[in-house]
Amino acid sequence: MLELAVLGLLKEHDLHGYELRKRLGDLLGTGAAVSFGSLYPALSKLEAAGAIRVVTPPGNAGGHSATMAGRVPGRKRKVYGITTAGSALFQQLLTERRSAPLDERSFSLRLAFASYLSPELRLGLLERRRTLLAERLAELAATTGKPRGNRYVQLLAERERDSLSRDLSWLDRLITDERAMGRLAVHN
Amino acid sequence: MLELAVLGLLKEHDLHGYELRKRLGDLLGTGAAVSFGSLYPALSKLEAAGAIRVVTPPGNAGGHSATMAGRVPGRKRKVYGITTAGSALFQQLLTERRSAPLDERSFSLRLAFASYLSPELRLGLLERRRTLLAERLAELAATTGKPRGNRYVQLLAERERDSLSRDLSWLDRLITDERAMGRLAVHN
DNA sequence: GTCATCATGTAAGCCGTTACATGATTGC
DNA sequence: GCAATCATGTAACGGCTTACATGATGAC
Repeated sequence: MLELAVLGLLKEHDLHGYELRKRLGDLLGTGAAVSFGSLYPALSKLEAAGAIRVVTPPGNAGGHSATMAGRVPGRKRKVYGITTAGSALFQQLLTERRSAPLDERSFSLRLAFASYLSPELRLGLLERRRTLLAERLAELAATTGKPRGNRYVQLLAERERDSLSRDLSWLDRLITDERAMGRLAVHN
Repeated sequence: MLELAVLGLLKEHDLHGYELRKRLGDLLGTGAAVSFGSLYPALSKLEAAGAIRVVTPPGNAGGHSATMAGRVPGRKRKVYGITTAGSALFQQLLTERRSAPLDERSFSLRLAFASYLSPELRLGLLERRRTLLAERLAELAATTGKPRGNRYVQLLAERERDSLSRDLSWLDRLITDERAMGRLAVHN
């Protein structure tokens, strides 16, 4: 999870840990920032595995001149870049349907990087998620027959039903779009 | 989390582990069933703490005559019941605003047991959740200004925005209802 | 008699967290 | 000079999962 996210972000820019954390924050939905206690060890591990490497020397690699104006620290920050092996690992982690349970987090993360997937795999991702949600909705509908315990449990069940329906529609729209783009590509 | 859920379910019925797992499944949203590998140790721990106890002797305590018709196993199943100490622990865990981060799971679980809360605490729970979501939405809106990376990240951000707005409305409705019920109670 | 399901449990491990420790840089 | 923020890291622990091991019961 974390590794996939890190590799994905490093594919766009070279970044140091502290900055990576921020990006992870708004990539995985606001408020879901990972802690340094998991980020730094993960970076060490990826570096040891040869998936990323320190590219500190080149100076202010990921610089955003707006806020960090004249900043040329060069020494304490460890700016990481992705290696060829890292790109391969990224593809593997992204594709890997072994981690298919496709919970919300996992799905969102993969979709965020969907541009790195082939149209087929991308469509597959959306369809598997669709199937999962459809199953849940069916289960929920089955359970809804018998009146559940208290008022609040019922409210929660209703809310989940609505939420699932909406997500299904959303996915259907995305799937339609993907198919349309596929056809366009073929016709060009 | 798990302990709170177990205690809450045992407040309604005496249950054995296997059955508890099923109930947990549709309490925490379908598909989110906990594993036995975490459930049984949790039960042992709660028993050791005196929060629950085995009430096996009375026989088929939580029985559902429909499917389990003439079943009188009596021996291998360990049916648990909640103790007075357990009820106290339940209240403590449920109230405890220390675990306030109020993520989706935590909030849903607490709301499911909201009937065990005083009207004030119940309202507090809803309002804290509301505040959290409102903050996230504000953050998201701030970030949405600058055009984000790729198409899919944008789609995800849009979806989250919609989802947050809907949840906010839902919470607002619940909050209004709670207040209305509070006034009614006062007037009666 | 054998297979699916019910039922309980242990061991190892994953993936993250909080809390702690350290120190450089910048703004005032 | 001092506080806030930037920046990196370690240690301990939490809560859950998977995989493994065992065995009873009921259906066919």
